[in-house]
Amino acid sequence: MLETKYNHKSVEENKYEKWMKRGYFKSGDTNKLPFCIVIPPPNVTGKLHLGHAWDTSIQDVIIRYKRMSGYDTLWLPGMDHAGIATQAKVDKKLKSEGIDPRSMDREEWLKCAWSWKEEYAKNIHNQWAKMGLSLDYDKERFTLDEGLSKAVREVFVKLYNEGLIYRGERIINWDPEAMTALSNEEVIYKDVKGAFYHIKYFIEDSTDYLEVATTRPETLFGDTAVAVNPKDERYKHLIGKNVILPIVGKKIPIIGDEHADMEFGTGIVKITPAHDPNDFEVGNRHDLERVVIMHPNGVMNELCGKYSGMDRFACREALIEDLKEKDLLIEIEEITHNVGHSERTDVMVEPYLSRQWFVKMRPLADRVLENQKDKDNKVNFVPKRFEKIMNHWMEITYDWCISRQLWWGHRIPAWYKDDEVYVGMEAPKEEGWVQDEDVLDTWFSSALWPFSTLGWPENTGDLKRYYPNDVLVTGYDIIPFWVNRMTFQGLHFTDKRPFKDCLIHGLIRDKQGRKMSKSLGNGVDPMDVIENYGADALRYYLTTEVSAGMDLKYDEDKVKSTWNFINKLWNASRFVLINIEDLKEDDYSLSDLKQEDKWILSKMNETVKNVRKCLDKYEFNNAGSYLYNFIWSDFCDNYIEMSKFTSSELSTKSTLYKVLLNILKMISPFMPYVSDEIYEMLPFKKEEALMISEYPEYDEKLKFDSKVVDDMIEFIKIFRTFKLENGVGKEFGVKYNTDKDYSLIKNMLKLQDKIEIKDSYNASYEVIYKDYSISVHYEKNEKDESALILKRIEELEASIKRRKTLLENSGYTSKAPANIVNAEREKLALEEEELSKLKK
RNA sequence: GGGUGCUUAGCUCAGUUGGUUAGAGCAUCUGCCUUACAAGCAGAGGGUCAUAGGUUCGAGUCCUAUAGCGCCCACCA
Repeated sequence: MLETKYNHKSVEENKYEKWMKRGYFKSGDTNKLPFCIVIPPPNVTGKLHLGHAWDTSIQDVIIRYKRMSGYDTLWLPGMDHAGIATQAKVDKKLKSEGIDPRSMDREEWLKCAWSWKEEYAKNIHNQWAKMGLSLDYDKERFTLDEGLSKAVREVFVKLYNEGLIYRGERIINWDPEAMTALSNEEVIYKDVKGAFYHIKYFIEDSTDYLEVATTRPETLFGDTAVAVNPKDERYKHLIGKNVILPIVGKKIPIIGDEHADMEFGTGIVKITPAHDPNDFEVGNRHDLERVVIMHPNGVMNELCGKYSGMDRFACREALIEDLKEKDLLIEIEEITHNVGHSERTDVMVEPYLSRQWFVKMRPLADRVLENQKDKDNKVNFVPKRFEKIMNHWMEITYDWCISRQLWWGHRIPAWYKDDEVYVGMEAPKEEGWVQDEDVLDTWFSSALWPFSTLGWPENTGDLKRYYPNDVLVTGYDIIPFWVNRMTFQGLHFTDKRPFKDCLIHGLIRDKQGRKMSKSLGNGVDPMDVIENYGADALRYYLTTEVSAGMDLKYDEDKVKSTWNFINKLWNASRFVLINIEDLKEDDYSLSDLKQEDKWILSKMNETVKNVRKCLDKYEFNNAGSYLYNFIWSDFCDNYIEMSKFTSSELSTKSTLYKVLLNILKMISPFMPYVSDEIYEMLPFKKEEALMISEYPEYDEKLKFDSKVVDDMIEFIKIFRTFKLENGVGKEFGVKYNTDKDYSLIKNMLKLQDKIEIKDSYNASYEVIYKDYSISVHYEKNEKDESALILKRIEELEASIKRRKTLLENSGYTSKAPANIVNAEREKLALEEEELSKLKK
């Protein structure tokens, strides 16, 4: 028999291994319709956090629900090599061991990275197991495995041949710490304190100067012009003349270009084509030289005179001092401005001229925009509003810088020999070709995840069967990095959307609403939560706490109350199991039912319908409240209490069995462990295991008219309130005022059949609800009972007046739906009846 | 600057296509150890649904504007 308290540890122990061994997570039953989700592959950089726990819990609920609804479900696991993030971690580890990672041989370093990957993959597997995720490990993939690498090369080569991948010199976002290029998405803009340095640029052969304001004075070594707006009356006569570059002493031209905003600052801009994207464009228009003045690590190069060898920020300070000394500095205007930082290393990104590989985005993005107009083939975002985020990105997107100066990743399949470039699946046969040293952006391979994991470019059985995926579940913060890119790559390479639905959830925050982060130290380890409350509690809490797309403020008290809910279910199950211990399968029958049996079965049937409806719409929070209310209020508070009086009857036992069974099934996707544990203790079962049993369906045969029981429950509630509020003690007398069947009410209220009315009872009150009425006679010392009746009469009169006014409104009666008007009339009639009884 | 979300009970959140007396959990108060559960049971109190207009017989829900908080994107010499 079950323990009196739910013990999550003993319940969850060993179950996962059992399920795995029995192969319940495996896909491939071709007699069923396929349903597929690919997991957003976690980075092999560390432990899974609460956000992962949330994301995967949602997916597991969906997968388990679909599995129980008769689908051949494939939930494909996998992990991401996470290029820059992992490389940074591996480097850090090597440095802590006193090894300089850059002094290592590439192959040697990669060995370390792979052993790192193995270690962290193992951690992640353990965490997935603790969470109870029903992943099909036979299909597990890794972004750097052989098949996926082949898919990556295939995509690169095809896009190259189609002219959609090119190599070129552009200003890119450079991370001087990781010493690699970044895409725009990997740059986080943050407000930082900085300054506008107003510097004198003397006009050639003149004592006049132009006041140039810049936030990055150290880039002046790369200045090749100064621009003014050609319409600017203040300066347009100077166009064509030269200025003397301060410190350097070099002559550079004054040019006219629209880029100079007359309204902004002094209206004069220094032009540094190799270190600013806008200046690069200006440089192109005016055929200016591009002067790179920094090494890849952010140190000034040999073109910077005495400043060469200084870090970019040290150079800034030294330069400002020198400018001051030479009276070339007009002022330092302190400002707060938005500066790009590397997502991974958090250092200030340097706009930097460099030769990189790019994906030409316009045609690919246009295809997505076109496809989203096609109702039957678009990616359906849930909630809908997130589609706008993708569409907007597609509208404004620019070319994607995909090469990274890293070792950990897919090596770019391009080879060079003198000025020739070869792009192909394999290295050219002849001698002398050297492969590109760089690797691809980690998102380049993740973009292919929905189909590369299923065997693409081969037209495999899995690809035919499980693609497009049915739903993708991820946070809104990942839309630009991943969802968008999967969508254009999917359309381009498979002519299909990668997934039909895209379910978006929010971010996990702490109780105060702050993002969880390492620096704040407010992170919560899901494994600790599981230790304290169990995976079922964590899963149910995470999936039912908020509606789709909303952020979630993690609150341990709520996990605790979820634990209480499970404990409630546990004890209700104990009660049922004790009572149906001797129920034989042959005696089980729902044919000879009492009114309360019919009532709970109807409630259950409605709950099945509502829960299914919610799950089909991904409204897990609503599904959760239907389940919670049904289990706690209808089943525990009412039906179980009622069943205590008829516990020996077969109809009661059968109903208890049926309801518990369906509760277990309905809650199983949310709480796979505890539901399985209880299911295994049923005296008989028709199915091998709960998690592969059939999810309940709405059953016409279980639809009964059970309003009578609803009325009785309402009456019981009113009666209890009356007693408590009016100090009716244990001693009181009652009279039943109609010939209705009061047995259930009497049982629930613990009333005797006949209760003597003693002379000492100086007060009486008639408790009325619909057809039920009982007059209570009791002893009361202080207050006069008439006050109570008067209060109720007042309430009724007010309500009746309101209803009458409403029903007299012809606009209402003619335009409101008939059922609503009728309900109003019925309520009015009831209240009038009660009022007349009370007035007697 | 463009977009978007939120504002509902002390706290955290629900609230389907508008339906008239707005729900839940936690917290609070009252009474109970009633043999499934005191991590429980039976009750109660608590909301002018951010503000101002509008549409409608009827608005938490739809429209317009405003405010506060947040996020995304763009710009930022």
